[in-house]
Amino acid sequence: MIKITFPDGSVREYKKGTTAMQIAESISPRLAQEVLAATVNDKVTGLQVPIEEDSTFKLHKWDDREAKQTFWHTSSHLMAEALQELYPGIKFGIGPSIESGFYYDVDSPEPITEADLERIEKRMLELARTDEPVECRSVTKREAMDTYTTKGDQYKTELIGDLEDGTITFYTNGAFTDLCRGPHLPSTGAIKAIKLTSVAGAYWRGNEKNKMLTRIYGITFPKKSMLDEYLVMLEEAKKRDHRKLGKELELFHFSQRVGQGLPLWLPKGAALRERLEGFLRSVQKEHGYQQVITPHIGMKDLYVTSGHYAKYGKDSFQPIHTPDEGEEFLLKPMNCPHHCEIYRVKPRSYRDLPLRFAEFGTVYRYEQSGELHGLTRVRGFTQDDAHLFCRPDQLKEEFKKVIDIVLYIFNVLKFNDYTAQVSLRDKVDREKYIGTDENWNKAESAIIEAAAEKGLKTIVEYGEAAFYGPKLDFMVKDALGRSWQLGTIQVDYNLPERFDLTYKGDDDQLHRPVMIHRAPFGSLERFVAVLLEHTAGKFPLWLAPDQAVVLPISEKYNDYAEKVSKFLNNHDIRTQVDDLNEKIGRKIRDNELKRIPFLLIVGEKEQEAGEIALRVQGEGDKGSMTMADFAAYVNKLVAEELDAARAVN
RNA sequence: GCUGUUGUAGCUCAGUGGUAGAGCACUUCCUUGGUAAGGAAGAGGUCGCGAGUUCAAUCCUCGCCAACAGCUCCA
Repeated sequence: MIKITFPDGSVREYKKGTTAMQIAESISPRLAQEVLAATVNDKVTGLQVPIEEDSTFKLHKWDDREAKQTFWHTSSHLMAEALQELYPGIKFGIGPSIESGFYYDVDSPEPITEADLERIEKRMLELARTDEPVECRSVTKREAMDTYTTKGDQYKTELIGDLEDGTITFYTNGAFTDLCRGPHLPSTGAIKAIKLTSVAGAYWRGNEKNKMLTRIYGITFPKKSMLDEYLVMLEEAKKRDHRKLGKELELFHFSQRVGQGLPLWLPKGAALRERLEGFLRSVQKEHGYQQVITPHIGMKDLYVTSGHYAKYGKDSFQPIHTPDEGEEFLLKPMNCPHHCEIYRVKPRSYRDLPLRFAEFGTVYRYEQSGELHGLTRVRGFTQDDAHLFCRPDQLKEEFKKVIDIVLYIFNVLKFNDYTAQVSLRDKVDREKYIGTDENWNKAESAIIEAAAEKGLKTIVEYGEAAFYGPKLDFMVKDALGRSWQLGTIQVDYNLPERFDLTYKGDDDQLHRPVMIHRAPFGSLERFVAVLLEHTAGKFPLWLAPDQAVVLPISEKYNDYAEKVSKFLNNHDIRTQVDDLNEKIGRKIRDNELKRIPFLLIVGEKEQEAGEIALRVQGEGDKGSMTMADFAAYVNKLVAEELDAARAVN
């Protein structure tokens, strides 16, 4: 007998070899119908797998991540079964579940396009209706290898080559058997709604030197209605796409004539961006930063010294030559080398440190054309950059202060769902990095400790460090769930050495400062993009390019509207007049769609009383008040928005 | 950069082997209207760019450019 411990602490006994499904049924046959996966001793498992030892045990229904992952993983096998039937000779790479759905990478003898997805879906549904059991079988490495070598399947044999004998399992649904760790649903019948979403290329094993396989993405649900809901949700998310909103709200534009990935900021976008810059500038001033300004180009040698040229030279805009070809300059791809030169302007004392040089520095990087994406990935962008030069004993404190700034800014802008990622070296591929192990270890532990002392919940990613040092990155998701790095804080022992930066210590000796690179927004471009998607264009009041618009009932009141607008602008409220020759209903509609926070309607009544009739975006009519009262009200709201965030921090 | 899809008016899109259409936006006129689209008229396009096939190409073929999805990359 084996003892099974449930989450509520209760313990029951079962025969050895009892499956998770049987346990679910023993608790309640009705419950068992909804259960999709189980966690046994902290490992997610299929319901059909026998349990051989005492275990802690938890069942998962649809809402659990574990259940969805199992469901989608089985769905990918179901798709493979259909593909195997429809495309004889097809070979399979890997087919995992992902955050929303699943994919399978295949090498098909004939091309598979979006047009084929419907018939694959159809076949999947037919197969699912037969409710085939999914069976698990342990095999030896030899047996596994033989199965695929006879088929001439280079992909699966390569995968098996990396596995340990004794840990290998095959899963079978219908005519399809796959090398797979599981877990899976007990049978395919639970899959009731299927949508194959897209086809794309993907390199085998994620290496661009390998063959490109066809990746088919899909998502499935236990109910048709859930699929419909999902598709509606996707449509809604697309409406929040910053590229769409940027166009609708006239914030930015890309011109083919200017060039790929080179955004033009339109007046409203520029206004928004300037407010963000002004806000950060004032926060940084409070924290002892000094603004500096550096040019957009620098001698190639500058980047050879920094090490950036060796690493990224070939992926940069190519050098600009002087007319006599005597000298080469690069468009500035980062600001750090310039700031290092500012440090070198004069001898520094330990008393001067930390020094904090900040700049809204525009940089240019020749990103791969396929990588460009709205404002989130561009070829010319402005970093809210700063470089801090400190003594080694100041490093941790300085780092923690930067974390404070980042968190404060995220708070003000209500980015609560960020992930803090500690980006460390790749443990294996040391070639990618410069500098000594000793310095790397110091830098990495400084970040880990500072984050821990700040109580930040972090995830650790290896191989995500910059080539000169580890990072603490703040990742935020866009409307469609794609993750973007916004804020970043990096520790660097390398550039100070490469630029031979020194300070005189209290021992009268020269010492090496440590450098912190940091950018709370990351770049203004990407930050505005993510902000747009988070707010759906309804910016916080203090940030909105236009805060209020005055709508005269008819042209007779245009003069009064101008007067109101002037009054409010004099009271720091960004106000326009909509004097279009249209009915009031029309003007309300236009300006609601522009996401203007306050609509101020003025007609005969208001003109006589010196008032405005207030309408709040998305909330409708709020009645009348005097101009002065409205101005006071708005100014109070703006102040509260900023104070509230400060208080939370 | 790679694989695939797309490219028609400022925007959103329809359409055809015989050189183009809608709605919105724009201009003018009428209207002066009280809380999410008032009416009429007008103007606007080398159908992404370049070649090829054809009597004839916006439509078919090829190349390039750009956008989109994914992969790879991201100082």
